[in-house]
Amino acid sequence: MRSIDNSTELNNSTLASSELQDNRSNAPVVKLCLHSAGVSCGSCRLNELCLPIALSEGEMQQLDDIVERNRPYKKADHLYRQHDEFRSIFAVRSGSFKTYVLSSSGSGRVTGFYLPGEIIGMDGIADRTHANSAVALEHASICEIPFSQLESLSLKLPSLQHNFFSILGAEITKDQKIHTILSSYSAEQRIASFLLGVSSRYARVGLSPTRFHLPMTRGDIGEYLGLTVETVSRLFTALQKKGLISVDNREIALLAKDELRAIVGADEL
Amino acid sequence: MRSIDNSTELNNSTLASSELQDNRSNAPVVKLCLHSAGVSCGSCRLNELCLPIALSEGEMQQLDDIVERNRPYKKADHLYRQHDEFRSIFAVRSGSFKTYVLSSSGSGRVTGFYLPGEIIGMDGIADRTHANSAVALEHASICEIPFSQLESLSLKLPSLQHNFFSILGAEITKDQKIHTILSSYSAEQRIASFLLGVSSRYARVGLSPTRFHLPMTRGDIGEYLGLTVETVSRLFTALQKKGLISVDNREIALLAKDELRAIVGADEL
DNA sequence: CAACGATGTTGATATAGCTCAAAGATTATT
DNA sequence: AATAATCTTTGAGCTATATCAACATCGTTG
Repeated sequence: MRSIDNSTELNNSTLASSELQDNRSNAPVVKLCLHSAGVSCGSCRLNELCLPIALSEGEMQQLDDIVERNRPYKKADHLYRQHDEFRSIFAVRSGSFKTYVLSSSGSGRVTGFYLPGEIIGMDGIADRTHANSAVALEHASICEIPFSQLESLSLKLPSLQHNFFSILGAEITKDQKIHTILSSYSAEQRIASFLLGVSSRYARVGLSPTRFHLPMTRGDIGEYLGLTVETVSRLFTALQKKGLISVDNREIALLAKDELRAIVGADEL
Repeated sequence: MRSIDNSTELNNSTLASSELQDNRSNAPVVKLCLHSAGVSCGSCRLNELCLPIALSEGEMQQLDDIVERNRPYKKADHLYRQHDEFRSIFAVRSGSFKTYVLSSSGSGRVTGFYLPGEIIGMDGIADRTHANSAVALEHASICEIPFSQLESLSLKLPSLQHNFFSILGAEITKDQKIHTILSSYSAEQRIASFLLGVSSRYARVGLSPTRFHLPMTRGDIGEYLGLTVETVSRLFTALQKKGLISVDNREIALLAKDELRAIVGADEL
């Protein structure tokens, strides 16, 4: 059933920049190099979805000056670990990450997935220590924004302060929605809601909302949604049998979004 | 079993100011009146837990100037409703609130409880519309902080901006913790964790961490924790039978905090 | 103070999703 | 290319929690 196979490539070609491939090898913070390669907030395809929304040229330049564009991360590389000192927030440029906590009783629980154009690390703002670990699910690149510098700059640039407040607010709204999902949805509703959510997040960055690649395992999805791997797997096949989605391992096609929305109960995005 | 009966009074005497009782009756924004009665951030018992942490005299005065101290709310009064335009955030001065969403399929789900010294309304920051409704669980009073003025002032007062970032970050951390609880804890663990959480929140404002009054119904707790009323009720009596808590309707005493912590698994507050 | 609605408790039964188990498929490693 | 490791699927039975139902208590209101 080799029905879908574009999205990973799409991911790479659209979002990861080819220059990253070239630099993959080496140095910790290859800032100059990447700059000269034209990587800056001003030239970033995601700048309308990220911190710089509605910033002027000059403002964006100032933001640019504090952004560190680190080397790419490869699968399983950690961006930070639980209890690490909080220093920066990170904008996902390409690839994807998951955040998780390890319960003292062994098994971790996934607390979030982060796709291109999304911001990771806000779990450290309050007590200056990361409450989660963040790990790359595939090759990925990020922009690191040192928090203290972001704070200083936010005092000077009202639009930046406003944007950052909005981003924090959006994280809060998102987390509360998950609260509702976990406290009241059935397994089928959770899965349908999850797939629709991923779909619109891909759409946001210009990828197909109907055919995409899931960067995470069934186990990750299960932990995130409070279900077991088996239940996730069973529901994927059940939804496929109903003709609502098509599943080829991690390649997903949403064949009947409206029916998926009906499953979750209409008040979903 | 009339073992506990202080906390509601405590709540009122310690946190609600007697002047509020006098003013209860009337006018929408009795700002001057309350000011003259000595109610200001500078004189508030909660100022070390709220927005003004570590502000200088002068800074606190500026914050004070934008704060509106509205008339008290009585039980079941709404602070705002889902889809209302977002204009302000609110600091709970006394009493308590719950936030909830109403699923299109009838029954609402509680998304949060807010006790004195805590901030409500951050669910509206991102898209300028409240994602929840907020309703008083008992007589309560709040400080309203118009968001646009808070933003302007935050540009001038670095400590205020910093505090507000921290408060947003704390909300995010809190929501993610609930995510973990809902996705992996058993009913007993959820209840134990909830009780410990309420305990430390009361302790934060100087009330007893071991004997307190729950302002919400068992149903509210159930919705919040993803359990049914019956399960909540059964677990309260079960924990009581084990001797870990004592329950007299909404009056709770924590008799064995360590054992409660052991139930949730040690990595809890 | 009587009566009503809301809240809380307890029991009996049903079931959605978990657990355990085993095999197949995919990806990573040598 | 072969092997190991991880991930995914499917089945069968079990259990924690929901559901349904009945009753008890509390607080409010006429």
